[in-house]
Amino acid sequence: MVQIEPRPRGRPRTYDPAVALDQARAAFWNTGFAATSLDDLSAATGLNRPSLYGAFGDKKAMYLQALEKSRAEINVSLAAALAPEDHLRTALTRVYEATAAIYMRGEAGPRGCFLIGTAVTEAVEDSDVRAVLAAALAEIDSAFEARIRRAMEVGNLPGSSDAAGMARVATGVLNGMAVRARAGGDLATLRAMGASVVDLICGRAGR
Amino acid sequence: MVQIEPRPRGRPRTYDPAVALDQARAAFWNTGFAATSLDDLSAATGLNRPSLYGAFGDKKAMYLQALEKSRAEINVSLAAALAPEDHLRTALTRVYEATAAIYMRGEAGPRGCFLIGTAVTEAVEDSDVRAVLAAALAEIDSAFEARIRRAMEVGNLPGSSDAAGMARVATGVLNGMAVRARAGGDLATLRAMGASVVDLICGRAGR
DNA sequence: TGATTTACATACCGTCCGATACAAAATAAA
DNA sequence: TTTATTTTGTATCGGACGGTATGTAAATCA
Repeated sequence: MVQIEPRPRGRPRTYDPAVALDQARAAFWNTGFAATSLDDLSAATGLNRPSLYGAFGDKKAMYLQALEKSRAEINVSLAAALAPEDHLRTALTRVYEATAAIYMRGEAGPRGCFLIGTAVTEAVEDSDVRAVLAAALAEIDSAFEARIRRAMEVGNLPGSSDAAGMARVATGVLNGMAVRARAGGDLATLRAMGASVVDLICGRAGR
Repeated sequence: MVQIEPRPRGRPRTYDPAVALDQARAAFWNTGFAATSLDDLSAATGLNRPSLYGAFGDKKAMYLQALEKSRAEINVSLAAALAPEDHLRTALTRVYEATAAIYMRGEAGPRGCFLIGTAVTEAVEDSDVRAVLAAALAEIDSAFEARIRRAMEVGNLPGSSDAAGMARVATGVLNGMAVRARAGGDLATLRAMGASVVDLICGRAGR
């Protein structure tokens, strides 16, 4: 069901706003919100400033849209990785393996998570950014928690009861991996971190 | 053994450089490196710009000195919290309780860890910042690892062997707490995160 | 007291910042 | 065609930025 869009009235755009937002996010991702200038964004997107303003509003609005996009993407990929009805250990391992790979990619060195890498700095004094960050963390927590709870109900996690606590630890290790990626850590370290927390949550034997 | 300092030659300083560095760090802590202007630093320290340059060099040098100071403080307080020969559970709990309290203080809302909250953003494109951040993480890892290994040798952690992995998880949860503090999380959540990872590392029963 | 040394205070430098005014260009509707 | 509408490119706005030159104040040394 592809919507047949009647061509709008005036001069047509020469670019795809979704692509431009991705390119702008890539620029923010490297240098953060404050240190990324409109010239940088213009160069990254190939758009001149008036076009940027027309498409996204001001710099802050552009950044918030990039944050929201990342938040949505995280939710989708996390849900996909946790959905299958296999062992909790398998599901969690899938999450950490995929995340480690994502955090380590980037043309000029690994860049970790966009939210952790750039929004954390702004969050203290900018309540909009703080709200997106808090929402993202809460969503990741609850995705983990629901999956852990499911494993408990199946009897897959004997002797454990604190699903919410384990979920927050799982999220915290994800955050720690994001930090390490930007600090120059290598893929092996990130993967090992994930494997370790999976062992701690699921037990070292294959529960 | 207080050193009797012969008063130096010219006009004496009217400020304490160590205090000024703390005040500058407080400014960076809220808004990050890029968004903190020299006017902000001047206001925070009460020094005018030429004095700032005389004392610390340029803005980047000032920021690096603030980072190094935090790194040193973290090492000292972590070593102190882990040193006592009590149970690993007790030692780790002490670390997380103290850290949660530190992360939540701050006049205009909680600010988390100075390194995580500000250096992570700069680390991708600034190798000096990245080096300090990587060094700090490595030091925290090894402090945790040494303490966990000690507990293993005493037979205090049966069934576990991956001290390095547990240490990185312990550090990761610390990072996650720093993230949450800036995201607006409350003290109870931070403390719960610490308690959960302590349970996972030491076992839920009091080992 | 005078010379020397160091720190403070004012004022300013050129540059880059985020944001916008304006007109040319490109399309649909009339 | 003409008119209306939207996008694009250029050029620029006032202001904030990091950094510094210059002159003055306060101390020690001779």
